[in-house]
Amino acid sequence: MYPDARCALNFRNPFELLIATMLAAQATDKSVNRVTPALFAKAPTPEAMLLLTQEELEDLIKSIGLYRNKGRNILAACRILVEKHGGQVPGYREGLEKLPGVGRKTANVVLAEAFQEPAIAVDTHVFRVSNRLGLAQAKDVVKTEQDLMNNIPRDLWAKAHHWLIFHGRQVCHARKPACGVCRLAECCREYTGLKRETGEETE
DNA sequence: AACTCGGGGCA
DNA sequence: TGCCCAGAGTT
Repeated sequence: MYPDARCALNFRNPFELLIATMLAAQATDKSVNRVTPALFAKAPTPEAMLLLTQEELEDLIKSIGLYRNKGRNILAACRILVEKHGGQVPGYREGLEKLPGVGRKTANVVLAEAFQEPAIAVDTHVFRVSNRLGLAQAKDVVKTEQDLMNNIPRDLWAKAHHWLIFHGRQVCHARKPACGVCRLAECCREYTGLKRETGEETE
């Protein structure tokens, strides 16, 4: 297990988790954590967020990239939270996925971490690594979610999820996986397959 | 399935 | 420089 195998985003409640996860799309957790303290100080609730103009919001988050989409989506999402959910973050999939800027992955993060619902969020790392290892069967993310939930004991979901992400980032890279230092190489479907093809030469 | 949004981190 | 970042929405 990697030393900091826990959620790398900083948050204190479901609302902060939702916003931080929305901001994290195609951005590093580090850059998100850099902007959230100031953001949540000004806008700790959906109601407070709506007091910001889109320009003010964009200014607070622009260092993470994709800030125009994210700013617009966050304000629209907060409007829905206030008007349809009493200012609370809904704890069910349909409510979450109807929020603009919230897709399958972000909804799963909130469901699992804020509401202890059975969900594993499959991002690019989890998808790639679990399919390479053979924990899932490379169809689509929903299939991968189900494979993971079937192949991993529930009390290990969170740890396994974080492990898959960190492993993907640090070892099992998309282009050049560091199979030489991977402790799972010998039982990795991709690695052993490659080894067969190249005639036992892989390092 | 492919494309767009997009500035910053890091080698 | 070039590649990548705990994706989502549209065409």
